[in-house]
Amino acid sequence: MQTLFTNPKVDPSQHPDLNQYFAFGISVDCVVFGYDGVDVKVLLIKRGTEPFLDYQAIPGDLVHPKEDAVTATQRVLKDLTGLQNIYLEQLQTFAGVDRHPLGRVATIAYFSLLRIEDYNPKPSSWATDAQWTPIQQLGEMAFDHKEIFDVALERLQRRVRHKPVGFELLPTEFTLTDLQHLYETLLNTQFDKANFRKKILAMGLLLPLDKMRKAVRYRPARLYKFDPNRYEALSNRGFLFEL
Amino acid sequence: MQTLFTNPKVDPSQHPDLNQYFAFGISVDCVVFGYDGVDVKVLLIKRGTEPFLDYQAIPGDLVHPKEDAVTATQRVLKDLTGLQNIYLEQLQTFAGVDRHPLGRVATIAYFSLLRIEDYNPKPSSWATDAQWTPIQQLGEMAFDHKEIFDVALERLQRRVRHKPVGFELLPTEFTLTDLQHLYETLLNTQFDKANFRKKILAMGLLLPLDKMRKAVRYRPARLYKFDPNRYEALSNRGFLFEL
DNA sequence: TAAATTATAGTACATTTTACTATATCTTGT
DNA sequence: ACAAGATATAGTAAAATGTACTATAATTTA
Repeated sequence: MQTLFTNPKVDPSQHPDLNQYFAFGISVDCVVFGYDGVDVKVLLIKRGTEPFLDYQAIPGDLVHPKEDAVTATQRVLKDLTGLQNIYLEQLQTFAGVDRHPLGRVATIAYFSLLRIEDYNPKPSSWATDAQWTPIQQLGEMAFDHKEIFDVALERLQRRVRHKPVGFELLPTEFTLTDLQHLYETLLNTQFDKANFRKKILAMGLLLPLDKMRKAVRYRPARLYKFDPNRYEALSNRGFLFEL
Repeated sequence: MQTLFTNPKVDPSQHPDLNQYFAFGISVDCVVFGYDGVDVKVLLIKRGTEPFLDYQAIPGDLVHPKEDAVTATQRVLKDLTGLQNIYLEQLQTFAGVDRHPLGRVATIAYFSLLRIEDYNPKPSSWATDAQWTPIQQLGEMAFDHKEIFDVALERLQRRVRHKPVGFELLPTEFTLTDLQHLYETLLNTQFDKANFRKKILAMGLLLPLDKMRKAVRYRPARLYKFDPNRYEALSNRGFLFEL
């Protein structure tokens, strides 16, 4: 990193105590939401180090000096949970003065959505556990991670109504009932079955497949897949997803 | 600030080079949007110091070691432009490795909405100028401030459609035509006059006043004011503002 | 083969949106 | 005083969308 006093443009005598401003730590934390077909869960680790030893926590760690935030988040997630190449969206930065006992650390929070079946988290580095936790069953958490989680959930619920991100949580091929159940779970509401179908299909974002869901107890439903190209095209023409 | 080595819970020998992680600077930048009845403008300063001497910039500066981000933003805005007590919403954090020539600085960006007539920005501290700039006429800007501005504008346009923040930009008392013009300017679209009126009034968020706009060339229009309590009440019952 | 259960189509009514017309109200110019 | 010009506001009819149902189809299990 180029430091203050190696920068030729800057006369250090003009900035007597500028170095006190360069004493922050920056961390990243990522709220990973997953869906297993029934519940929405969040990936939490158990801390194997002080501070907050043995507390549940959102996976996260300090950013390296020459590393950007998204790279750091991918690295940290891989180190702690084994997860790689996952979709990230920046959530919010939490910069309270006393939020970290080691010093002044601002954390850039991200959130992420994925299908639980596609990933197999394994704790490593200083994480002694990595578990999918139903979002109703959260215990005490390290730092201000509960607050971060709450903000993330609120954002997820808004996001899912205005962008077709819900499909990130379903298998590539899904039935309309699957989709409806996901939205009902995420938003904690009920939809009329026939009308939900009509509304979603009218958007024209789903490709009907010539396949049916099998191994099911009663009449099997048609499988669909989300068509990202179609969404892209419609978006450019001013279409707004809204549920 | 409590440093790493004064924290009793931490054994420094366990963390040999933790201090390299505490060499970040954190800054805040605030994109202040204003409306003067005709144009949407943004408050920019001219930098009177290196780096980027004499460049236009979004007002912002380094956060003090024991200061939280919102407090820092209010302080910096007051120092540079004289503006006080303004509404702030966190936008996004920009943490690129090389975005600041003095060292590694992550900036937490905020944005703000206000009525230009209510404030009178005056440059001070190291700001040599503070000007309301129409958002179509932005020149080259310091650091990555152009990118920050672009993200802020996009967010403003989304925000204004889903939350009644537009009223922050109008005088307390305004006509429906004023409101329509604001939205048309912000969103760069046209609305049908009669239908815009009906839609807005149907929300029940506006209190009609027994006053008319005067000193106008033709038939004066009724003045209204926004009713925040009503919005609060409706929101709690699940009402979603949508334009 | 009937009962159970879910999928899907359809329909009628209510509500909202959209495009437009008509009327009211005010100022300015004569 | 009054007509002309300009904007505000009310109203209305058709179209589109949303809502609450009913009916039928398809499949498995008993």
